[in-house]
Amino acid sequence: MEATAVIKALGALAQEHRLAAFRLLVQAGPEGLPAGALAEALGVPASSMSFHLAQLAHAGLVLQRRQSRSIIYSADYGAMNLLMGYLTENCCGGASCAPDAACPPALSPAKDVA
Amino acid sequence: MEATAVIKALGALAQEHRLAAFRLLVQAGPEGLPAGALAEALGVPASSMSFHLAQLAHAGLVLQRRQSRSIIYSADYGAMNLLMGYLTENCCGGASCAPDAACPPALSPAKDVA
DNA sequence: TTGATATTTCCATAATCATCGAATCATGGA
DNA sequence: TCCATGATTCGATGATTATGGAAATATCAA
Repeated sequence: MEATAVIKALGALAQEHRLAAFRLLVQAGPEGLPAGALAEALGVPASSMSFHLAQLAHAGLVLQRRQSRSIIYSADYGAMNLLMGYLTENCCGGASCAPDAACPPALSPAKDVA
Repeated sequence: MEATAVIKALGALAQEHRLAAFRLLVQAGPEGLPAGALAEALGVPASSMSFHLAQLAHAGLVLQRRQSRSIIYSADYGAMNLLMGYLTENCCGGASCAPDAACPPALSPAKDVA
């Protein structure tokens, strides 16, 4: 995952309604939730919710599929995985920031990079 | 770590120069780097760099200390740890997003580190 | 075709963010 | 004290982002 994509993903999550929506989608699992349900759950007008979901989709964090009249959004776990990988590698000095810092040998402060 | 702090941290990292600066600071280790060195490394005017460093500091991601005429910035690994913990717990459906899901089962602690 | 439902697109507005030169502040040495 | 250095604050400007009502688009059912 390159820096540009990471910035887009971080920016997508750095907003109250979008972070909340994404959390709901993660909880909902692969089944996902329709846009309307998210809008209602968050108390946000439909047009605003649509705007935010578009941001998340454009950042590649969510997937969308139509099911009858609804459009179902679901979290893209793979993308989140890549994001976490980037952060762990580039923003955590190797592996020390993972919630379970007990597993990898922890390479101490990195020393070479771009 | 609560949602508001997470949003602030994500927003702080969601910008080209700030993400680059934070990466450099992570690489630099606890010693950190002076503001001027970061500005030069990134090819950004001092006043702009100062603006971005203030954002990172306000988000709690970096620490600053004065050393003679220089102000040394360093990554706050604890804060990054908390952020990663939040994302793992709330945005990864449990622990499946960790880059190395192969090691331990990931207990999901990371509740008080700072 | 008509009507109801689910969402998105369009648009205007308000708010926040990024940029960078100039001015200012803090520190240390002569 | 005076000057040079390293950094921040100020202020103006342009760009991006968030908001939400109204209109448009899709889908389905009668």
